[in-house]
Amino acid sequence: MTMEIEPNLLADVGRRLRALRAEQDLTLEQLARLTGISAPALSLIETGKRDARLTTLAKIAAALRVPIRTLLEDPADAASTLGDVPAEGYDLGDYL
Amino acid sequence: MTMEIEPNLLADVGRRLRALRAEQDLTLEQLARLTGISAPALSLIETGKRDARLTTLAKIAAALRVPIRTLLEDPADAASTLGDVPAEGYDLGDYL
DNA sequence: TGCCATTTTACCGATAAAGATAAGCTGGCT
DNA sequence: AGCCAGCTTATCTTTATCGGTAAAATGGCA
Repeated sequence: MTMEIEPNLLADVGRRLRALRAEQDLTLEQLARLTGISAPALSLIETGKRDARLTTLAKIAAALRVPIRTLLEDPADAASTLGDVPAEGYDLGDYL
Repeated sequence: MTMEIEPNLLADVGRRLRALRAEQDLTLEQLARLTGISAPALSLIETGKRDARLTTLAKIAAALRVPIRTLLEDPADAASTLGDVPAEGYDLGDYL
């Protein structure tokens, strides 16, 4: 099996991003001003259509006041996980 | 102080990346073959000179068999940032 | 000292991100 | 129905990533 970067990663990040923005009742325009990233660019990222750079994600995370990790993680732990990160035994086979 | 986001974000990610690669005794060439990312590109990322895209980081993390978030934050840092500290700047109050 | 693996740096071309702007949707109002 | 805030999509330009290749450091070892 070769590698096709899973098409879910960008969509997943976008979904979390949109959820976080909704939690804080921010519009794309407001987030655009906070981050310096244009609203269309934010829209593309949130809809999983753009492969953003690391510093771009960092700007967004900073504006939303969450650690960058929050955008990449999955379920509920985004805000409630203490220090789980088992550090081992990960089978992220489907993350690539 | 403008809104510069963590100027050493890229350097930090690169440092962790290099440490992880060293742990597995991989050369840049070997990691390049595993990821499909050229060795020069990997070198730039590891030395903090390149702002990699999310899927690029995902490929590297997958090849090293670690979750992407390990590249982004130290475990200690991750444990401390759970409720989010405002920390600095970024007052969105003005825009709301 | 030289040799060799590894890494860094520099150039090139193709692809894509990101800002700006504008145009098209979508849904919720009165 | 119209209006409008919010989001999406499109186009354009500038800039950067990324792979490839090749050339310079860098480091180790005999």
